[in-house]
Amino acid sequence: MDRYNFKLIENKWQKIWDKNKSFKSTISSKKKFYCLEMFPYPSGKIHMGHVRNYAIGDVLSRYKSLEGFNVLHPMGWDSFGMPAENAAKQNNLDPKEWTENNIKIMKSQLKELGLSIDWDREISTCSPEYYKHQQKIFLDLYDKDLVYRKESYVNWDPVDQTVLANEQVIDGKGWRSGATVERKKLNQWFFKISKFTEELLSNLSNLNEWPDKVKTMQKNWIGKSFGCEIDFKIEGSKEINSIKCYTTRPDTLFGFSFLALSVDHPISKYYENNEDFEKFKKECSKTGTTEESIANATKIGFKTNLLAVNPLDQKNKVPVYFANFVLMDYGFGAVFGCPAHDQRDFDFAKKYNLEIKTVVKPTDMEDNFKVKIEAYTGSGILINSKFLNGLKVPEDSINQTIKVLEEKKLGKRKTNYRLKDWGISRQRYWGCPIPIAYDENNKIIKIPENELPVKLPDNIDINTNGNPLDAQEKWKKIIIDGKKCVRETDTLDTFVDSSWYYLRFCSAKDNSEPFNKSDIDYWMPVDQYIGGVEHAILHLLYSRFFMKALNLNNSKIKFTEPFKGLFTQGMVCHETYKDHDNNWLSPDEVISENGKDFFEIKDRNKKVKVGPSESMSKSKKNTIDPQNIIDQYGADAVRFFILADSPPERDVQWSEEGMRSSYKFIQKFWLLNEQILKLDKIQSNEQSQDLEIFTNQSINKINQALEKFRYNVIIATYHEIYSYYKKIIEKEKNFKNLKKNFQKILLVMIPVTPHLANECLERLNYDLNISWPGIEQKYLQQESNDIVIQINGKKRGIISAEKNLQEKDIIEQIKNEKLIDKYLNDGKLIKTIYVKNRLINYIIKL
RNA sequence: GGGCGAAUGGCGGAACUGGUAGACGCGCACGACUCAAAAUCGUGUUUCGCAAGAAGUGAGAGUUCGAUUCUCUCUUCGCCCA
Repeated sequence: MDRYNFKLIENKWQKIWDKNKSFKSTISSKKKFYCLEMFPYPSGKIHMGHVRNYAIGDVLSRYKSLEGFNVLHPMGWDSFGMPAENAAKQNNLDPKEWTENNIKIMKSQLKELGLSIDWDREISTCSPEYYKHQQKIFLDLYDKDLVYRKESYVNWDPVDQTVLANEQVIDGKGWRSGATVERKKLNQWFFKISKFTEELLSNLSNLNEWPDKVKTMQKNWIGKSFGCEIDFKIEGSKEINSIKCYTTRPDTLFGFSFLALSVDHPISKYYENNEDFEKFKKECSKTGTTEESIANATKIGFKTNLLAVNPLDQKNKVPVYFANFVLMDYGFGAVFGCPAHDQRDFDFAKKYNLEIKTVVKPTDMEDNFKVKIEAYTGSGILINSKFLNGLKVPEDSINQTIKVLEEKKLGKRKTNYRLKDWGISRQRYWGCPIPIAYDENNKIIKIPENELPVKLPDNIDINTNGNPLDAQEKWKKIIIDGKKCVRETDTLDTFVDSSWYYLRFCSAKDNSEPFNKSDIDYWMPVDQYIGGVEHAILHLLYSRFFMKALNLNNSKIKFTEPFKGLFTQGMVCHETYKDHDNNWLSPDEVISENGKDFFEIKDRNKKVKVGPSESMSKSKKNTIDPQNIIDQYGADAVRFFILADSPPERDVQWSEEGMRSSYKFIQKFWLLNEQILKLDKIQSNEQSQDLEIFTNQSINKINQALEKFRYNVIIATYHEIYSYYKKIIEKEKNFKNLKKNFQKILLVMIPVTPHLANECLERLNYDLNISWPGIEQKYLQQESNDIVIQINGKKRGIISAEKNLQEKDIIEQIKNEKLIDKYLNDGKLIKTIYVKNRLINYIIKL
């Protein structure tokens, strides 16, 4: 018999879907389902992570569509960004050509996977067709006072010559270049994300279909804290009377032993001529601006001649320092130091020999408790704090202290957030131009709407230092209202591109506006968003911000949360290999005969060191190219395998054996279909009740697994189905209801293996609608059950009993079969516990 | 240091709201076909034990007639934040 020729058949169905526009979505009266996977960056070829992400989304889309929903399942390209610019630099190419070429390759690869995508809605963020709308949105937000420009310190990557967001700084180094990050002052554009902080936080509780993990991460990121701002009187200077501080621990005020200021604090201007201070300031600039780098940096300070007065104890006057661990953008750039109860303050005090006054003791310690080796930050009781002594920390102490400070007009209660405004300026070429210019007085001028889009200049020299757009003198010049102006040369952070693309998909071809009301009224919000957990904070938070920003003063938009459901899938992992010189080896450079010892293929005497399985990455060379796998095994087999081995939210191990077994399954299943086709030609009137029960229960299992993203369980059920039908075939017995039931099975296989399932259905000359099969409830209830017999909770036997029997009937049956006599002989029966249709438990006292 | 999560055979993993632990797959073993091998098919596969049986879901306690599932303590690993 012929083998299943996946190449021919997959190609055949892909052409049919293309030609019929099978996945084209238009607004209708049907209920909609918007399924969106995070769109890819066009880096060259698809990788296994994409395969997994899009396989998961495709299963859902196809399932929902068969269920009768009007499904929107679009795809696009997150096509601005540094890799294109870097690749262009290295190979002397045009970023646009490089990007477009990659898109072409990756699009054909995605099509080869047989994804049910509406390609008519394809978008690419680097195309002016997309970014012209983004520029409109930018100006719209500018008009709403949600965009502003300010001079601020940024993380500066000296190698990439660009500004980095905090999260792009890892261990004080640039995420891409690895260079040590510096601090630099620049004029930057910002989105006023802080305007929605409270909403972003409180709305999290409405997102019922989001993983708690992601919600917790966002909550921590927003970092709401309750505290107090306090005015400290300053002595020793004519100009400076007081300094304002923010603190979450006002209750430790009696442990006050120094005041620390950011080097950027306004009063630093009085030290500008001080050489030592300038030196110190320079030293500080070596520390990055992330909380992490500050925590890890050695604490250093610059002592001023000022003294700060403790507002609760006028006699307590302490030195004022500039210190490298205080940032201007937290609080007011000033913190009061309480070494005994804050580790950073403790380190600082130790270094400069400052007093360490214990004011909190653990509940179980004596009143003479003293902090010695490290700060005590736990709960307890206030001590050495005069009228505050005895208060419970932190429940009563903080509130009580704030109350006292407020009464004495020395401070006031304040809520603080960790979340800062979003810096969106990038000194890069390959990004969306900011539609702004400056006149001769450096005044901000909006680019008029009829001048949009501000297109990136073509064919430029990209090998300049810093921002290539800066060197485009001709492009920079523009005349607005007869006035000579100069264009903004910063481009937008690519996170801006991805913050609203889900809206654009709804109106992908609308030339006049970013999205239109009737489209988003129907399609939005996204019902299921699927992607990697690495975007848990930034991309998802920024998208949520965008929705709220667009919604502000805009009656056109009826909702403020873009993603109703969120699913974060795990990564694809593979073992890592190294040769004896510790160079990484890729899986196709190594071979193993017994599965334990690995050798280099080019020299089989050389043993290979096998490392732990880690997420696939080019740097570790442990990647498997999906293209090779598709060529060798076909799209259905790859989809099947990538879903088979682990639940989608967990990491999955790539396994060659597993992949082959999936391929075998496709082949076996095809043969099964052929045999059923043959059998179907034999006339028969014999019905099989068991077949109905099995089929209905299997579909029921699959339904439940689909709703909960337990896609690995679906695959297991497919295997069970195969074995069951295989046994029927072996008996060469046709049942009248065989074909009807098998067709239902094929329908529920469409989401995972669409080519195979459609081909089998066609071969069987199907007589059902292509839609999700219903379940006949009567087959889900069996007539008899296995009832477990327990003695004192331990399983001792099992009987088959009629459904829904009463306890006394079960006991009668057990008695007749003398199943527990020997246990009863050894002890006294106290009582029985009966769980209908499940078990009976005899409690016996020995 | 803080937060969250996880831990089940040789491996990946099943187990509905507490009710037959180990579905399904991989691997392995044996068998069939074959001169032989590959492929394919069949049988078996938690551990100890010849067996009857006993033990068993990271460790220890607790709640319960009954715990992989609930509570507490601990260990290890992962992720996020610091």
